[in-house]
Amino acid sequence: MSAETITRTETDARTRILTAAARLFAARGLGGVGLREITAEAGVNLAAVNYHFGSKEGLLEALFAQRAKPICEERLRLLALCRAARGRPPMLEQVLDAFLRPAFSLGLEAGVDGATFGKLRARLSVESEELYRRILSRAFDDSTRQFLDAVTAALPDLPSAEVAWRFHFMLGTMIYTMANSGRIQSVTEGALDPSDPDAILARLIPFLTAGFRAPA
Amino acid sequence: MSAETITRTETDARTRILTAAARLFAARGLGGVGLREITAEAGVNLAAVNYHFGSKEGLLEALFAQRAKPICEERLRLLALCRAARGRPPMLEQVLDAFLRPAFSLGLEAGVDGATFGKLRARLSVESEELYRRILSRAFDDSTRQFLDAVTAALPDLPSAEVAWRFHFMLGTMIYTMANSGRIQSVTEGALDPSDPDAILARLIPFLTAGFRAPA
DNA sequence: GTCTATACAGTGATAGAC
DNA sequence: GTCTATCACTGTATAGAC
Repeated sequence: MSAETITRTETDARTRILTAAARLFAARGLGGVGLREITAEAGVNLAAVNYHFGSKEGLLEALFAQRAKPICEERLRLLALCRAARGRPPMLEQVLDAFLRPAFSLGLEAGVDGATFGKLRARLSVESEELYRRILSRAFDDSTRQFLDAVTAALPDLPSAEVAWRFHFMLGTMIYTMANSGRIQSVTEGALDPSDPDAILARLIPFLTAGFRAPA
Repeated sequence: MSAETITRTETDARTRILTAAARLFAARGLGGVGLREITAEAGVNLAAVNYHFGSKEGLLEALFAQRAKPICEERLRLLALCRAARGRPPMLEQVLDAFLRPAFSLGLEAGVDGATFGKLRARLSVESEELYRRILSRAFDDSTRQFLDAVTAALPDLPSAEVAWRFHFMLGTMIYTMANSGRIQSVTEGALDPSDPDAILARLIPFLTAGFRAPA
């Protein structure tokens, strides 16, 4: 009932709130930005957030669902390509690339670049509170589970529990790199610059494939 | 000027605040707990936190410095053992174990177990705000840099920039596992239980050593 | 239905009395 | 040193205008 009657010249309040929230959350974190600032930037009344999204966390959930969608779709598209052109390079490399590449390169529509969304995603990923787990699960579990299956299939000799552990370790490298906390720059005194997706993947894929193929 | 005159029968306010904050922060996160609850549990006045620690974040910094100390000390003790008994098992395995084991098993004094402190540490580790970076740097950089050097020495054929990247990836696996967000349980429907330090290390070390030894 | 103004209970921080 | 009182601010809820 909302798709028919729209012949808008400007974006509606809901979209403007989402855009402003994406920029501000990503830039300064969840706690670092208040609703008054978001609504001011979006040009709406303070109460509009609670009207449209129920709560600040409801807004976060909507934002996440929106941003995760293109990432998951691109993942599945690349996974289908893996299955079509199997063999060379080895399947494991192809599958890991299909999983990781969209996470590092996508998410940049509506004026918020992928890196800042990655930071937001990383923050949620280390949270154990039930609400945040649910948001991440809804957004990514389907896609993630398909890739866990694909990796398991690519490593037929490895016990599936072992594959799951290593997949978990891979998620850690991905999340921590997306977080781009600046910690590795601090330790290495600025030698690394984790911002170019291609450069990251060129380092990460060989590391991970070797780890996945380690003897159990 | 504070170490001389103490002949206390009870712990002082500062310590009681730290203990209460450690428990509550770890259990419910930074934003999830207010100063009024901390001070109530510690049996002190609300203003005592700002008097003793300057701010809520000052309290966090003090808490972190206190907890990080035994971890770093144990790390360096184990690193010294590596150098004494070199050769078997291979140096890389020894060094990684020395780095990771204290992070997973220690931190449990003063009534807060290591796992909950690990969660708190993980949350800070993906934060890019300057303040949190500083807290982590002060607490861990010295120790971390020594281990980066030790790993570099154990991999003489690998360019040092490559070692730094892989070290960064290792930090990701460590932080994400410490966070224990429950995400891998969600994807695998509960097959994994990342709580026993020995079990984690038995999975993690082979994965990481294979990754570190991958051809550049 | 959508939006606004306003009020409310909570937070961390702080000045100043004791 | 410690405490009280208060400040500016937060997210949320609601009554009512269009």
